[in-house]
Amino acid sequence: MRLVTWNINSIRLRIPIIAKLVKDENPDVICLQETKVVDGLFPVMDCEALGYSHLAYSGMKSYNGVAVLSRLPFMKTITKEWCGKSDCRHISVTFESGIELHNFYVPAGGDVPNPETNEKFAHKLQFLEEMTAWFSDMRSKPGSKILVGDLNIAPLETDVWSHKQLLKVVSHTPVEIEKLEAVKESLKWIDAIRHFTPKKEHMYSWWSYRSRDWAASDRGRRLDHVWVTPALEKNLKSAYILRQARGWEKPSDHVPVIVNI
DNA sequence: ATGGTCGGTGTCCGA
Repeated sequence: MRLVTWNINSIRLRIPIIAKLVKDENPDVICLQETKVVDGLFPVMDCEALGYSHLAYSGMKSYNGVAVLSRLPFMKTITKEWCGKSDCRHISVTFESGIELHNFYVPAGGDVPNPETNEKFAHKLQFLEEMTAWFSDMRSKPGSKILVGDLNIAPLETDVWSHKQLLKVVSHTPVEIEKLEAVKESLKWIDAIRHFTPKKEHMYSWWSYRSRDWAASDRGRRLDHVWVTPALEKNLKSAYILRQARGWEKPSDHVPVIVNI
């Protein structure tokens, strides 16, 4: 299975570059975040035309939204509420093989890394705590699971362009990294990208739009992740980040993360 | 320390 996760920043605007991804990388499953479209307006015909007839999506007007585009059939779809909100940040499907795929869009967390004064940051921390609790409840039978998505956290020093300069910037603060590590510990998740790329190597999946030349300044962060449970570790064949997609026509600010399992 | 740019929708908000 060739699997992609990509924060697409409006699916309706990005059909041409999704088509390019399909042509270049031939994925079996595409997980998207920030689709920014209500379910009734989801571009079903476009997805089918690209070869993805098995679709699962949970979207709302204007914000958030997640989707799974698949060539492989799946048996069931679950969308769960987090932090008491129906804000379309999670969808999961179970394939015929029994593999469970969880697609997340973790709250970005606003600008100020203080949960006392910034309710968006408090929301982000609470969301991560709920993820930990939810997966911890599955510890008795972890099985084969894949967790993907825009987790909005760059955990390692080499997951950001400057560890020192980003220590107080939301996405790389110690408090949220600690919460993300707790999620990772819940089912002993394995980071597929770091399974193949040494920790000393800088890796990014997002570059701000607010840059004159994203490639030259290269001030990126690795916010998008693919994790697998230990049962799937031996099935990991390769994992890489499609950096060049940041330079495609009308790009998302995130690029696809691709895993062969 | 500041402001820079996108997208969806709107005369701004969230990223």
